[in-house]
Amino acid sequence: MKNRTRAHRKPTIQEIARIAEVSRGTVDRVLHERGDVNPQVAERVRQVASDLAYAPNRAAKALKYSSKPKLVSCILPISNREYFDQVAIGFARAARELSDMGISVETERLDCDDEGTLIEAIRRRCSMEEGLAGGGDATVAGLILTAPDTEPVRDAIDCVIAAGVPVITLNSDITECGRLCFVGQDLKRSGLVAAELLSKMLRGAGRVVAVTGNLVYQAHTDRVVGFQRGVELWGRLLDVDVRESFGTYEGTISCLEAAFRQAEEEHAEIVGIYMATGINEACIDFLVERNLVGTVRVVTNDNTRSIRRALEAGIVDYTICQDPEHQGYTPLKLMYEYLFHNTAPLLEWYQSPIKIVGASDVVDTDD
Amino acid sequence: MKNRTRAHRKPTIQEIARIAEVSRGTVDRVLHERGDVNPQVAERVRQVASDLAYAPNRAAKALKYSSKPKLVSCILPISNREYFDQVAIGFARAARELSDMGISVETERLDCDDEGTLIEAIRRRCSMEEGLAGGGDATVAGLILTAPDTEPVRDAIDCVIAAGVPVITLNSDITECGRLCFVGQDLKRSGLVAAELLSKMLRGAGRVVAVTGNLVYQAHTDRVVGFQRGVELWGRLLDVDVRESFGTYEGTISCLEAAFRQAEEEHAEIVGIYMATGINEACIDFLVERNLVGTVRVVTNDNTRSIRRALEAGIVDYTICQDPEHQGYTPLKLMYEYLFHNTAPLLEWYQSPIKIVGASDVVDTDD
DNA sequence: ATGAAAGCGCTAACAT
DNA sequence: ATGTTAGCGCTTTCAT
Repeated sequence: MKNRTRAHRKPTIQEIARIAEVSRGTVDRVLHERGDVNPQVAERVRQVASDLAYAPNRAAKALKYSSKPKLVSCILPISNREYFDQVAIGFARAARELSDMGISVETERLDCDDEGTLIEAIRRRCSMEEGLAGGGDATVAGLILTAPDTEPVRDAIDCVIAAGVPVITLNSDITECGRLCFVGQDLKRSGLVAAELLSKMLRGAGRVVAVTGNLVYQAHTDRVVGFQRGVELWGRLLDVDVRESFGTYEGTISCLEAAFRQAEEEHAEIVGIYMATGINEACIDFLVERNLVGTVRVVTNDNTRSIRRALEAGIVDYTICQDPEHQGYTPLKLMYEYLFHNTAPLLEWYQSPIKIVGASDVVDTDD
Repeated sequence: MKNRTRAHRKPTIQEIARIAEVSRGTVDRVLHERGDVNPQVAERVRQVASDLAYAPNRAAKALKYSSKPKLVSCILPISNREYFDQVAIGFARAARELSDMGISVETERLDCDDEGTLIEAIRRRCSMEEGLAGGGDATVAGLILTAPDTEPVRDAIDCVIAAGVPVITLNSDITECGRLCFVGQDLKRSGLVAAELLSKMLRGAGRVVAVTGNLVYQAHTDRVVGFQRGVELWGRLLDVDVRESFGTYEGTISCLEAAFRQAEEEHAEIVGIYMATGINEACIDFLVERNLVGTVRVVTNDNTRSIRRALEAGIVDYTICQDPEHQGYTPLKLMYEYLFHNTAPLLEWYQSPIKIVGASDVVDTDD
């Protein structure tokens, strides 16, 4: 049972030209729709190309572009450093694989929460007049970014896209704009996974606290929605107490305090905590100070150094990660395929894998 | 905070030639150590190349080779179909990404348990005389395979390597031979993960059955060793009963029967099952027939259709997967880097990710 | 021992 | 509207 890819040579432009009885130049014009060609001839060429299942040779194309590579720009937030550094690593890995392939890459880290700065950076990319006091800034061929999904940002993105520059969003999506695709996690499923873990660890009855950031943000509620659905499926005996941390250390502490206070009043027992969006460190400190380690099952998100320590110490049972490297690597690869092979991403949404990490991942196997 | 890769152009052979005041041909001869060049000139050229941090242009190299690509051969077992089909998909994806990059790929599925067939296939690859009744069989430049770690196989591999053909093993390693590297799972850690899952689901006391294939094979015991270590760490109250299935359906059924019989005799309660190496279907059937679903926590390996059904039905709690696609994709990429960029793999062992899959993965999120 | 040149497939500027 | 050609960087053959 043998299987060989490309048993014989791939067709070239030269071959198409020979069969269609035109010159390579004409074939090129047809395939790139650069006009100035007789419609009938064009049709014939297209026919031959599709008959031969022509696909351009990637190495040749890359070589041709190597003197003036297409620039892909990537904007990442300066916040959440530990996480986005990992994204940048994946991005760099893809860039390395694509070096010499006709692409060049720039990464910019900026305060994406400051809409002004962000929009200015985005705008610059669609209105780069060649002649202007150019500090050597080449025009951008593709844009990859993480940005909040607000009206002004959407507008700025649409302006870039209108200028013919494709955009891929990562980690958090920007809806209702013409982006090519989104690379990020399925937050609802992430919540579902957390619920399954907690439910199966707990089984019996009890109360579970789900800490989220801010319920007005869709992104923050998604995990909780998934979590609640998961508890229905696998932990019917549990009741869920949803609390908002507002993204601060103090907010996290005080919402946990409030949850435990209320549970005491209601003679309910808190047996689990799900940190959907919040400051994990705060939760860890809280558990240690209150001497709750071991009596409360804890599931968090992300994979930071402090989480890994908490896993090792048995404070946290599992943490659900979203493979930041994949979120950097994939968009650049997709952008390349789009820019050079004219293949739009197959999916609108590339789900980054949901990885369950437990203490097993932070322990040595041999001793 | 801007960061641009390769702000200015990369040096070319032409540039080295100009600076070292020789011709491109000479530079090429030096860099490829093809002899026939004055030692002093050679030294000068090497100096210039390293000064400029020269690295060949991948696109140009690929283009040059596109007419006579290097053939990479991949041998996969015909057994374990569902799994190795996935491996083949990863392999094909890498092959697609590398199409036109000077590489061509052939995949062969054969009965790797039949040592004769396997060794014959391996041997063919090192002794392919050009002049012979060649049915078009080109000589192989690299070999990727999964094979049992036995003496005759090792010898055959060593013969291929001696002929100058690099070898990468996947899924199961072949030790003590000159293979470039191994791509596969850390079986001990896989067992550790299983133990953590079961321990944290169970907590209390009870007996856990660990079903393995055959204790005489190192590969089969590794998971069990990791599992036992994990139970020590997270499930001190559990006791482990290790059983051999000998890789058959009947063997699996009968070892489970024996385990339950013995438990009854000893008035112990079996609360969990770990299917380390065995026929998952047998275990599922056993649980259903004995009406044990829900009372016994079950962790398996791999991600087959029947396992997914069992997850959905709540028969199996978690299954531990080893990302077969990654095991196909990675070796070919590494082989390419080795053959074309002269970069040997950084690691001797590329660990395929250990993915924990639960019911959350087989459930719809929106409804 | 070294240099010169052809050619891989594609693009784009130039020529007709 | 169509054809011709130079050139991207590398390898390899041929000529010196």
